[in-house]
Amino acid sequence: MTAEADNVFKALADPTRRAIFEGLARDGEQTVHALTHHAGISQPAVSKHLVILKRAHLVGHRRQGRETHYRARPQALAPIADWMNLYSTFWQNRLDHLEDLLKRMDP
Amino acid sequence: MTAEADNVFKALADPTRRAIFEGLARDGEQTVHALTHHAGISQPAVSKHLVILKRAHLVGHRRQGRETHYRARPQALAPIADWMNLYSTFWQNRLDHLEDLLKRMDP
DNA sequence: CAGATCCATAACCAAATGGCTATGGTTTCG
DNA sequence: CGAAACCATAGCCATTTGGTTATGGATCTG
Repeated sequence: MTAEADNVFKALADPTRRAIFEGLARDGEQTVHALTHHAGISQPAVSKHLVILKRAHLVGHRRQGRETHYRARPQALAPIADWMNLYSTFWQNRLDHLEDLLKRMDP
Repeated sequence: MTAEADNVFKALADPTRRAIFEGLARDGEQTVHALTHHAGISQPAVSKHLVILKRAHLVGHRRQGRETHYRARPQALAPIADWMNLYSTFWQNRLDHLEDLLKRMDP
C-alpha cells in the first residue's frame, strides 16, 4: 500500500521516465525501439527505465515476435492520488475527476 | 511548470521526506527539534530534507527566537495533480471515443 | 556574563542511481 | 542457413543522494 506509493513516486521522480510514460499515454503502445528513438538515450538505458516503470505497474507490455510493445497503465497513479487525498482537502476538487476515472478504469 | 513538478516529484520520492510532510500535515506546525525526534535521524539530516521540501514549496517556515517552526503547504502538490489530470483528460477522450464507437456498433 | 539550546552549513562517506558498452537469446528476412 | 534486428541483462563508471560528525551563529537561561 505505502510500498506501492513508494514505487510510483520513485518511478516518477526521474524526468526521463516521466517522458516515457507521457509518450506512451499520449501516443499509445510503442516498441522499445521507438521509445529509445524518442528518449535520445541508449536502448539498454530505456530498458532499465522500463523495468522501474513495470515495478510501479505504470506500464504493461506485450511480446510480439522479436519486439515488445509497451503501454501506459494510468490506473497505477491511484496510490499517489490516494496518498494526496489523505493529507489535505485543499485539492480535493482538483482530484475528484481523476479519482472517478481511476475507479472506472479499475478492472 | 514542468520544473516545478520535477521538484515536487523528487521531494516526495524519499519516504523520510514524505513522513516529515505527513507529520506536518497531520499535527500542524513543528520545530526542527520535534521533527528530528520523530524522524529518528540526525538534526542535520532533517535540515537537509527540509531544504529540499522548501525548494518544492511543500513546507513553509517561521523563525521564532532560536527555533524555526515548519508547516506543510499542501497547495504545492498542485503541480503533480495537474500533471496527472493532464493524462486523465486524455483518458477521458479515449473513453469518450470508445463509448461513441460502442454506441455506433450497438444495433 | 557563561553556558546551554536550536538550527543551518560544511565536509566527508557509502550506497544508490542513471548512463554507457558488451553480450547473448529470439525472431525475422534475404 | 546466415545475417540482421530487437530486446534484456550484465558489468562498469561518474554523479547524486542520504546519512554522518564537526562547527559556528544566534538566542535563551542561570
